[in-house]
Amino acid sequence: MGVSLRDIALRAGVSVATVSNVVNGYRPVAAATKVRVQEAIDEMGYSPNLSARHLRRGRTGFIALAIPELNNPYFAELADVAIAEAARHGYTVLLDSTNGERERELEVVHGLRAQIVDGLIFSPAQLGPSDLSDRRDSVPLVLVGERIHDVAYDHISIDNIAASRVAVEHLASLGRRRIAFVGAQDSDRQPAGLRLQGYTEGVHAAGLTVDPRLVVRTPGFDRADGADGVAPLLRGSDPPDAVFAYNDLIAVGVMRKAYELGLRVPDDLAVVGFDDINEARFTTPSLTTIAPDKDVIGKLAVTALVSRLEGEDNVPREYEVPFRLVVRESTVGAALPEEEPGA
Amino acid sequence: MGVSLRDIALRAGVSVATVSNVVNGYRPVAAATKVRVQEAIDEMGYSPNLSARHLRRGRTGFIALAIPELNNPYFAELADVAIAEAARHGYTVLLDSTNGERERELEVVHGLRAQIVDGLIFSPAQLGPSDLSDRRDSVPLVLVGERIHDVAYDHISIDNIAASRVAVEHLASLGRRRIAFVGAQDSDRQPAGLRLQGYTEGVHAAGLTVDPRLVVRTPGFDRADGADGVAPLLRGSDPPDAVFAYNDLIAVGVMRKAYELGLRVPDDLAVVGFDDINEARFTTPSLTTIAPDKDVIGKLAVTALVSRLEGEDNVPREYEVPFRLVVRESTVGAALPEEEPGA
DNA sequence: AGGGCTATCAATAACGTTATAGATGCGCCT
DNA sequence: AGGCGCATCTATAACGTTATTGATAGCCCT
Repeated sequence: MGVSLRDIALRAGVSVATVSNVVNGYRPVAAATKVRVQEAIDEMGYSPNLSARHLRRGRTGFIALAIPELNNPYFAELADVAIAEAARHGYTVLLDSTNGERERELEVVHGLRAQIVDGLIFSPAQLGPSDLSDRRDSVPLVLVGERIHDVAYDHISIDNIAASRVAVEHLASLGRRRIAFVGAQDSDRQPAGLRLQGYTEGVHAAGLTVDPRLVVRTPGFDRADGADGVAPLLRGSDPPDAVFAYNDLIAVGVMRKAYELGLRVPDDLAVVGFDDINEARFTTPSLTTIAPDKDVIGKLAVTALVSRLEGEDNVPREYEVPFRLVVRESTVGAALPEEEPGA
Repeated sequence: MGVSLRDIALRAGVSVATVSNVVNGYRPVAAATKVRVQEAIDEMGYSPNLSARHLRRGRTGFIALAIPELNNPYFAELADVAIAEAARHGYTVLLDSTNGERERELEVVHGLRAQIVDGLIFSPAQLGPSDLSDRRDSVPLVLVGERIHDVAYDHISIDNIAASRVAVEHLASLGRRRIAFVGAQDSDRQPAGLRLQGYTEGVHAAGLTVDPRLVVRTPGFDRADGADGVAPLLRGSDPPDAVFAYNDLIAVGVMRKAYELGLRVPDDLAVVGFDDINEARFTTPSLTTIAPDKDVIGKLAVTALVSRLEGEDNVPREYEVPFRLVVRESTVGAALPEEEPGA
């Protein structure tokens, strides 16, 4: 193996304890010996064996970040923020993709990585409160992107219902009357259920009624799901004049399908997404969407977990992160200031 | 802490060594005791302490994957493949974002994670052969997405020059005469330099000459860089009739800027990208692009590293992964079969 | 001058695992 | 009967680190 504390100690003529103290600064070391040890370290190219350190310290400095999939830009962008923030706190992130599968999510929550991480940040796609209640507390858990009530964990969330309502009201305020929702799920699991509920509330608030034929369930949340899901609606008689999509990827698929069918966005079909992924600014037309503050979400998730790991406080907290409606061309057409403040 | 081997040993009335053998199957254990030990494990909920295991074994089962940034869908998609493939081999991936900064890349290559990973997969954006030659070999290294000659490491690459040439020849074959390249870099570092070279060769092969004003350098490789970079060209006199972009993100930015300026793609401006990110299939118009086989690249990178870690063979290998030109609407307009085989 | 305090360092016991060497019992062969 | 091999298991020494305890020397104070 490589150079160990013991090698440095021999070289510098001190004990391993002293070398350790020089490395960690845990206890004071005389300036002269500190220099001598440091020289030995530099000459021999020592760096501490992390496995040994982790074993001895009882903590690893790893935290797991479990997300549905990296292929979804929203989660990739979120992971990017979280990884950077974790590094600022001296932690290293282990990514786990659940593929949005219930089975994999259960594994993650019940300690798939329990023996190697100090804590877990989890963005659920399928799991509800009941799945979390029987968790034997292996490592501290922070929930993200999701409002799960009555569960004794920290969670970072936005108000999915309110945000969805704002999106639909925006469409209604533009005179749209047949507003579809694309991206519902078979189960009313979170958060798809919440956005559907917000959609319903928004439709009612606009004095309209929900036409069940305008609520489209999709197998997944990708662009192809949006395109395939909306196609029958657009081809059918009595098509919608607006779509609120579960997320931006589905919205992109919807716009793509509209384009293929010769429909103009927003003239024939207005589209609103959810997430404000980078891509949304550059689609043609650019995409009106709900923008959760990803930067805040990612940082908050990490800091909440870190303070849970390092603090003494033990009471679970809820953090509600604000969102904005970012109005772009897919609802109001071109020639408008790029962004305007929302709710 | 949690339950240890010792706890299980006491409960089952055997030695820790026997429990270890039951867990690892390293040495045979009598069926009866094996059952007894397994019961104790199940009852007490034991799982091995990985830090201790890593320390004792001298390997961690971690591999680092260093990429420029997760925000770039190409790398997110590649990481997704690599993570899954690594898991299949019993390895866990640690992601490191270099932001394409030379300094960070040097850190990665010279052992930032050396004390915790068994091996390293590195996708360079700035580093060249000379930066790698003075590497004191801490952990095995596999290079990805890049053809660096005369360096004693495995590398997985596609022929960037040939691919770029194919892209340009495709544009030329459609009658385009003023073909721009967007996404050149100040330094002729890899791989931007290679694609620029392929562009040059392609232009010459078509019997045209390279107009330096049509070669646009950009500060980065994102959508905004493409939009900002191409804007002066499109607004100027004697604009290009085609763009070959360094990557798909830049191509998307170019198409966006064309849209803003009222230019039609492909009629006024044909666009070819590079990477074939998922997004490219759903832009309006959809994006013609060079498609490296990401699936093969990601899997090959992992298997190459794993066989280097576990095999005895020690001779560095080159793997050249094929690419295809995927022709879509951004060069030939609508109503064409979605994909056709390329080079 | 002696006792106590501070500053500095050393010795060493863990942390939980795996690998090596050795112990035990049993059957079988000569 | 005695010894040998096999199957099974135990005892224990590492792996490299950190935290605890203890030792030593120098200094100040009464």
